[in-house]
Amino acid sequence: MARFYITTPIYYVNDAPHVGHAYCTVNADALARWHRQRGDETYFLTGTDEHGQKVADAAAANGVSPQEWTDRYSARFRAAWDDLDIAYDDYIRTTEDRHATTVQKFLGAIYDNGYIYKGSYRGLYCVSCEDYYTAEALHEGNCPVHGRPAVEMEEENWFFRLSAFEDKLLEWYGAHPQATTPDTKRNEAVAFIRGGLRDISITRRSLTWGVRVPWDSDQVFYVWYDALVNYLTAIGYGTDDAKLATWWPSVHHLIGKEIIRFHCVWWPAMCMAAGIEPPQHVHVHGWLLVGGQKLSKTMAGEGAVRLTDIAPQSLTAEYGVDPVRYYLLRDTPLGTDGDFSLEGIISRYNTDLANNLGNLVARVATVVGSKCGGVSPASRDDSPLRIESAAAVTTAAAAWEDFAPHAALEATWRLIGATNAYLEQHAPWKMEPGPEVAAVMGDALEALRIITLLIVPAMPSTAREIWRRLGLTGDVHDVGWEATSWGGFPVGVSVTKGEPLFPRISSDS
RNA sequence: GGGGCUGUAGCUCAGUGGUUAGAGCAGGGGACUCAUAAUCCCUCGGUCGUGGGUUCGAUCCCCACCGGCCCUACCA
Repeated sequence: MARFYITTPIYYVNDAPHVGHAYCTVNADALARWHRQRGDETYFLTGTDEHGQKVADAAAANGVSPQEWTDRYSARFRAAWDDLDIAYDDYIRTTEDRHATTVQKFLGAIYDNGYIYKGSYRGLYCVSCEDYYTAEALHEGNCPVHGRPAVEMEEENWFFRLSAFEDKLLEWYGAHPQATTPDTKRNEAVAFIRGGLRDISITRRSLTWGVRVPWDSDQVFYVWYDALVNYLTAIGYGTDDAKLATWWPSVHHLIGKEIIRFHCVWWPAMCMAAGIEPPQHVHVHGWLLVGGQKLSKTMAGEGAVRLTDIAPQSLTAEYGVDPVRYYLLRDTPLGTDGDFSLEGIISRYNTDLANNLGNLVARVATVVGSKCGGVSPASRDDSPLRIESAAAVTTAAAAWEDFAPHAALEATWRLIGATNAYLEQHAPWKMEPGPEVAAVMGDALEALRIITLLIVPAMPSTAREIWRRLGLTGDVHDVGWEATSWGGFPVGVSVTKGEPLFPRISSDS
């Protein structure tokens, strides 16, 4: 049996969950759902990143302990994912004991292997940010955030010998060209490595809210180095060798383009240093951008609306969970930047969901009701829709395999379009009840059954509802991908119509 | 400053060194009336960012420029 281990980044608790987080998480969820449907043993991990200075500061400012603070804020991410029907297998919090255990063992192994040394970090430090900046990041010597002069500070830290991995990383990318996709993103990572790697400071002395360095009790690991290790914590590194062997290194990290550096340079190097294989695959997606000021009039507040101001739960409340999932999956290919807009959601909703899919379900149910006694007739083995279905199934499977949910859905909607056209061509509503009507509607029902299976990863609730209306038994989520082959619709089951699945949104609202 | 990406129809995007550059949406016309005024068919629409170069021939390769974006060492 094939295995599929997929991760999202762990989100920093100080952020509110926003559409960007949702984009990544929904895509990971849909990919995981497809692999489960295909019968792969699947493990989908997401979680929250809860250490670091910013968290400690925010907690202090609010008069609570950092733990209380992170309890409260990580719960917001869980609530957002529950709302979006995200079926993760594990939710990791970096403040959990299991994580400290793995971080200490993993970084301990790197230390034992001689890739960590004590050095002093000298840099330009902004007292207000409590953070270091490079000279280039400063504006004429001043902190870009506070505008105050940065001062030169020196701190004794532990360093990771990243510079030792330049050649090894290049060699590895040469041997594993698909380790980072799409190609343009891999080129970016490789170009960065070619430009030369500096050792990096991986611990902090001035901070206590973090994972303690096992060989130096005065320091904690810097938040990024602890964060990346979460992918190993969840699969038992240092605690469960069998589980680790099951899932590593055949992992798929889904990340945004701004953290390529960490996932495609540091992370593989850290794995090499610890003596394990680097992650097999990192897939990099682009950003959702809010183009123009289109949103500002409908979103509360003045001025330009930032993507990070848009709460996923306000979108699902307005448009429904599955439509939001569909929009995120369908509108922007995983790898390029996309435009996010309410107009875009409404357009997808009305065109693809209400007019095409929802209306197809409604008209088929009505005609089966009026011309077939509300009971399913048999489909034909030589139906033209059989060819269309096979094409959609093949294309969708390849697309999901290739981290291209938008293409899988596009293929599915071609089948929906073909089914609508097929009905139009035969006009069964004009015919007298009989074998001819039965054949046409049997074909339409069978196409609809396959369509329902095809939308399972993207729209779990909608798939359940259509399945139920079609009179099919069991949970559609328990039906495997092999059932997408033509001819599986049972004869003689009752088809019911029901309310419109996606009532149109009027354009003036 | 350095590195990377991007600019194709009103909008969102595909695409290939070679006959008339594609899709969806939007626009226009027609058909139909089973269906959520949905659907189906036809159609309008692009000097493929600008200027050079390579080539028998470039939207596609090379160079420069212009515009947009990302990274430059803790933002999906």
